[in-house]
Amino acid sequence: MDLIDLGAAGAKPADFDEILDRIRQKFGFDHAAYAGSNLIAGTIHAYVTYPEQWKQLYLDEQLHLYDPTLATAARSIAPVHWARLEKTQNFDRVFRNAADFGIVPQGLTIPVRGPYGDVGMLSVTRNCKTDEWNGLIPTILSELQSIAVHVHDGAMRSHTLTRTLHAPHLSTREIEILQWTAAGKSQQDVGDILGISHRTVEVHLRSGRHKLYALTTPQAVARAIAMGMIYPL
Amino acid sequence: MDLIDLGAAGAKPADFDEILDRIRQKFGFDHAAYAGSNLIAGTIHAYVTYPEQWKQLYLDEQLHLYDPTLATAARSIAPVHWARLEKTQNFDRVFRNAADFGIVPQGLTIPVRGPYGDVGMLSVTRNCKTDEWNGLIPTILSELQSIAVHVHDGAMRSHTLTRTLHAPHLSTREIEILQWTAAGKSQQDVGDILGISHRTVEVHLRSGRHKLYALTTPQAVARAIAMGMIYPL
DNA sequence: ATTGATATGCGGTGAATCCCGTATAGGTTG
DNA sequence: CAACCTATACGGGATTCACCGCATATCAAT
Repeated sequence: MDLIDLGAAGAKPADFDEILDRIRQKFGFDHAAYAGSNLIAGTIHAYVTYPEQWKQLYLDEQLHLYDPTLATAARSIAPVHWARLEKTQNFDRVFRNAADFGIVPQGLTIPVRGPYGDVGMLSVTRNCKTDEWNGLIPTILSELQSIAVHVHDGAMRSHTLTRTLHAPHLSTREIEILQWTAAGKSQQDVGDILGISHRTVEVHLRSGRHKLYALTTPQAVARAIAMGMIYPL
Repeated sequence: MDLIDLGAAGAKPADFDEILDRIRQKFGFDHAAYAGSNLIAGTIHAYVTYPEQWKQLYLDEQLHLYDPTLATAARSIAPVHWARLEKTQNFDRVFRNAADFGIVPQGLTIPVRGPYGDVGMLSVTRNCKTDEWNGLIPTILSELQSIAVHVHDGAMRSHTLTRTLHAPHLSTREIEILQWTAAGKSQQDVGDILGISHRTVEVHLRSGRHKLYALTTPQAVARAIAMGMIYPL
């Protein structure tokens, strides 16, 4: 089984378009799309194989705000089968427009989430008989899930690599104390846990704030999470 | 390809133990483990096929705080191959203890994240020749990825079925104030910016902490970032 | 029409945090 | 070997935060 290697450093937008096209050709989909949000970089990025006119209409009408495939996947852990979407007004609004381009409500959206609130969604669709679709999906779902993870990983890496190079260095004590702070412990609590004075805890927090160019401890926690030094608990 | 259906409503802990055992037997792993955190319910749950004595030692020594497989996967989108873990003091601490139980640093941890800051990690390990391990993993990685998603989905459902599932709803004011707080502003600063008293700012912060089940403001900031409500600045 | 919940606003007080200092030990560099 | 830097440790006092109250307005349910 030939997995598409997407984790390579330095992947560019052209690469993503190529990756999606290869997904489309390999599995026989009409279209494939990847939409991702990067909170750290403050960007939303999308790569699609849809026709240019549909893309334009989608943007002009801001259909991403109503797209039930994205909204439902945003609240799901598992892949979302479009057949299970509720037939709401938003559903009609998006798919009535899409029908003009031969895009049918038969598809799949796979959400993937990163550690800093970033989300990527890989969508695929194909206009074919229901039996054929239902026969195809179970045989490739696992591979699509894996591909979705790697597409998102690649998209995030292409943004965060340059930021990581400038990450300030925090000592193990500073990181440890920031981690406990992010977990809801007071300075006294942290002192008790680590067997040091709460004063000492304060010194390390101050030092951490300084290194992260943060004015306050909550800001230091926010930045440490963004830089992958600690994680939310 | 026989996918294990884990999304069935009402899965119980015994079911998870059985699921992990089936994963172990199907793929020939020595052990399989699933550790998940549910920020909304404020719980951490784990199901493992490890020997009882190792489980006890792991808990007694609180090794989950030092486990590099969890820490690294917590910061990753893609699956984490244990071979790539840094040989730190924490690494030695965990795997030196684990060696007494025949558990080797040859494994894989797959992180899966849900829409409300919840994270699940599926770990598998096997004590065999490196060549054998490296030959096995690529052939089943996609399927494991899919299984991890479904295990986590099932774990979350088993909690949300008993509790009302909803992302904590924060008011626009609460989110706005948390955002400014994460940006390094003091309560007085935020009050000045929004034209309200710093007391009022404190009330919204307290309300936000309550809704996010956070003990402190830094913890609320951390969770709000994890849930995609605000972002680091 | 009443009740309850939520959103938004504010004050007094004590605890916690932060800023200003202090110290020793170990490692690196000239 | 001395100087400098980093890591790690602590105290006093001022400021900020958090907890305990209070209030009005709006909306939804009964």
